[in-house]
Amino acid sequence: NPGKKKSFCILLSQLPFFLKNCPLLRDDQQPEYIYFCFFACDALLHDQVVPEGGPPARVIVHVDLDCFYAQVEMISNPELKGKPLGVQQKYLVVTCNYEARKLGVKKLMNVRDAKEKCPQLVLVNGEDLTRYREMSYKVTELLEEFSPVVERLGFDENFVDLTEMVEKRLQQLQSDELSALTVSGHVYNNQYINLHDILHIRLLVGSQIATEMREAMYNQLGLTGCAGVASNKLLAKLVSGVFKPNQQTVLLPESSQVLIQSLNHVKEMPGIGYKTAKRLEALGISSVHDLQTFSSKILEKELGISVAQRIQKLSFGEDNSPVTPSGPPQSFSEEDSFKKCSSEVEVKNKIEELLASLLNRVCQDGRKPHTIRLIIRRYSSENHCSRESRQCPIPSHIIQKLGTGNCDVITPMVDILMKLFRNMVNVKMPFHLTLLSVCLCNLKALNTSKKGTIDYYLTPSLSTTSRSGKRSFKMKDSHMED
DNA sequence: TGGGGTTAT
DNA sequence: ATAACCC
Repeated sequence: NPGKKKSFCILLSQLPFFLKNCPLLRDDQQPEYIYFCFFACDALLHDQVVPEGGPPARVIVHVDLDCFYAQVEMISNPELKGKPLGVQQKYLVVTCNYEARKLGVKKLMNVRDAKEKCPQLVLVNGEDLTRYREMSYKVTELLEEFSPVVERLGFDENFVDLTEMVEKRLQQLQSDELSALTVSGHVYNNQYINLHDILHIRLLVGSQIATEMREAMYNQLGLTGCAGVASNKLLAKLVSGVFKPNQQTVLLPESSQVLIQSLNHVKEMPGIGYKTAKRLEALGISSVHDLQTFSSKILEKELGISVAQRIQKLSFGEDNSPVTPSGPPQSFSEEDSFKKCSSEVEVKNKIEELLASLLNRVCQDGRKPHTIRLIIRRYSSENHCSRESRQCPIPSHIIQKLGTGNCDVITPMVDILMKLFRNMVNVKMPFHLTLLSVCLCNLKALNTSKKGTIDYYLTPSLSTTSRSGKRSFKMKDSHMED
């Protein structure tokens, strides 16, 4: 490949090192190595295997709870354990336990189809996410005790960067303990472990921490889940699903090409969604190998340089995106979907309900939202998923009342939402909505946003009586930093 | 397809 | 404000 001449030189110079450390090359094995080396070439050309220089290899764990909503329901009501259980939202079974899966129930299955497949199926309503959300944050907090760098993905998945923790454990290890180091859980591809390879050693320690995490989740919260340990988020996530309920798998670097080649379609790659998969299909790209070998220049022209470079790296199993600590949520929202909503009175009633729940949540959080948004979905045969929204700042006199009596703020906030609504929908014309959602975002800690600015000293309500009163109240039960 | 979330443009 | 992504 003329364009890659320089990279190829690097490959050749590093090949002896690579082969010497290759666990598959034992004396009693010889003929199949050419096949293995082709995988190695791909990886080296794309700078994945960098023994010297560059950032240190990371150890990442992806933790994925088994059928999370169903588990929470079985904890709430232990009589449900052992029975086929589905969690219902509107007319969908959004998830179900493994008893139900054995009997043919799938995620996001129509309730009618599910009942037909499995007449004994027990259904519980899961439209109120409160208990799921609370349990979800308990899991994240538990993982944060191991290492503070925890990134949430949805309610039931977390990434943790274990690199530092692994380094600390290795420093405290005695040399005789090192030779007795073992993996915890499965090794992907049943790969041979080389205890002379520092990357293997670090991932093994990662697998032991993953087991401790899963044990803590079970002992303290009663939850089971899977874990995947690898050198980046993409690979950790892909490998966590290999052995499925309540098991874990570690990926050693030499098997990363096998793992990504095991995907049947680019759509299965996290980061390549519905739209990008469609555009790739139009270019004739359907397999991971298609994407690996497709012209970078053409891909950049078709998808833009940012998306093109990112997904082509993903196709080689490369993902340098950091584990970004999620911290507290950036937004609170509540939504409701329905067959039809076509009058202003109905809209107002739905909005009041959504807002009441939101104000309770925001009150518990302690921070204050400075922006409010209304989202709608209009009825239409095509483009069912498209939504429209309008947002505006929340007036400061409302923000100040937020923590206390929600009754005072609900009326003015509904008024604001109705103005946003009439800005989107011409109420003099017939309309047909299928979803309403209210979102509170732009969250700030207490009302100190202007502290230290000119505005702070020029706003009487902030710099004098109101502020000190608010402070003393807030100090009692808030979790805010000082 | 539900009821949520995030970041990038 | 929308569009993409994730669960």
